[in-house]
Amino acid sequence: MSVPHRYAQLADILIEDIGSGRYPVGDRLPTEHELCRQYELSRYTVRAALRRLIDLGVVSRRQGSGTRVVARYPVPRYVLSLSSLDDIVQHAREARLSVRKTSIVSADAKLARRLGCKTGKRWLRIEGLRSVEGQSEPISYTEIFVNSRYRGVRGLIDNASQAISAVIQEKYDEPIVAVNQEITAIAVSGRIAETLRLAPGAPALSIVRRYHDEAGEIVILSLSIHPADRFVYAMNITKQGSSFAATI
Amino acid sequence: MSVPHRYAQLADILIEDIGSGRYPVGDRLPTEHELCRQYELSRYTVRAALRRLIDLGVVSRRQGSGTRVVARYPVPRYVLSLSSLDDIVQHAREARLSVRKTSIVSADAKLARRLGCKTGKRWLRIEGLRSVEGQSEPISYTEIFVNSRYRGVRGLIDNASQAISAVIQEKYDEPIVAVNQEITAIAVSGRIAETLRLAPGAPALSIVRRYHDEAGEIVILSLSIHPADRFVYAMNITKQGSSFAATI
DNA sequence: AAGTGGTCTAGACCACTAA
DNA sequence: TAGTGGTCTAGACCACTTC
Repeated sequence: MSVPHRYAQLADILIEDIGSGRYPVGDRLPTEHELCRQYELSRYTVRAALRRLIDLGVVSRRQGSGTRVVARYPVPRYVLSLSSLDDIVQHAREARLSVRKTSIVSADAKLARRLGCKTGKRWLRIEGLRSVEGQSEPISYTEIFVNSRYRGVRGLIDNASQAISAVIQEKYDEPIVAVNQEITAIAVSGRIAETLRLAPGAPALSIVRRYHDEAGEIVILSLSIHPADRFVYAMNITKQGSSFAATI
Repeated sequence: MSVPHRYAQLADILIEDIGSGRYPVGDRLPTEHELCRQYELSRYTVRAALRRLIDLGVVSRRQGSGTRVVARYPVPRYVLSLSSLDDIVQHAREARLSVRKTSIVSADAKLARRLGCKTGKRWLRIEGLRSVEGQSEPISYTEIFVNSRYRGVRGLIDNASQAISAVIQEKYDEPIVAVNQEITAIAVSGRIAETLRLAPGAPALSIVRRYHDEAGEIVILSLSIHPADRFVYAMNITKQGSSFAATI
């Protein structure tokens, strides 16, 4: 048996107390000073215990204000970790976007709703096909709308091997802090079916991604349509602190 | 201007040194003692700096062994954080699985390949439909294969409001450490189309999830087929350390 | 056995928050 | 202005790795 560390013991006690309702969500935990006194521990040890509670997402702390209980149970955390935006757009590393058309568009009512902006707002619109080398059929039809604030990338994307998001991240000092992604199945028809050389009504994966900056504004919106048999969206999610991540 | 903290300054210096190649990936960083001496800092401050490098994924440390450089650049981390397995199976909280059939099956060649096991291995197979209250059509046809080691859940799942993964997590002391998920578009036909009351060839989202234990064995495999217009798979990914997570 | 990082103490000063 | 958490020092002992 390994020796239980004091900070780990204190953390366990506090987690137990929070779970039992002694410290309800929204209430404050005792101050560091008070915990030092109660459990006869140094401040260092108390802080180490509280750091564990923070890591578990059970409390939040603010200088001058105290330690607040924010969750009753330290839920096991499952994490999909991505090292770059390219990992979200999984294929970006191997697949190349061949641009078919670039234009400045003004948002009509329908587009404005999709992009979360006012009608009339101007966007850089890019339309193209994504392909991987050695495969004759494209893996997706893609439409990308870039916030006109970042229209400076226009000259950089033709024949760029990088994803547009990566170009923007580089040129504008990493503005993207969040990505929202919606995946649905659709039946493809009309012009897009023709472009992808699909029979009308063929099943496809539709992926809409919204890249947000810190203000919550959309930096990029991309819409990809992947024919059913040409694309699989795969992801691995591992439990926080598990060593499984490397092996899966 | 806020005062830069010493540990943050040291962390920046070390990140810079690693990026410049002074400490190549695979090499060791100077010891805590050495860094204390070089920069005239207390060990506490040096350790705070090194903790930052760990959080950034640039170094890893081992007691008795030292601090190893594991990455040249602190890549921006994007994280999809999930508080429970239920968040992976997004609908599990609102949707209920109505079990149509439960049986013990022996894996034939095709099933064995999908499950990553030997042919002949026995699994608990559950077939059902997922529905949400107040909606007449089911949102998915679902097949679930449970490793026979966990067959004890069989009696617990009929009419259970909990997801099967949650039941196993509870009964068997949280064996699941990783989940692999594959999303594709398919055209539905045959028996499944009938069951979902879909026209043959209708587009649908197919989601295959494999829940693994620490040994890498599959605990549960689930296959869900969601008719196109009844289901959207949505996820939010935020940059590590961003405050955006709460607002999106 | 020597050296590493992990834990822990007892102090100190400071920045921030709330009364 | 009192009290909170954040940073920092100078020590100490211990568990672990490497030789």
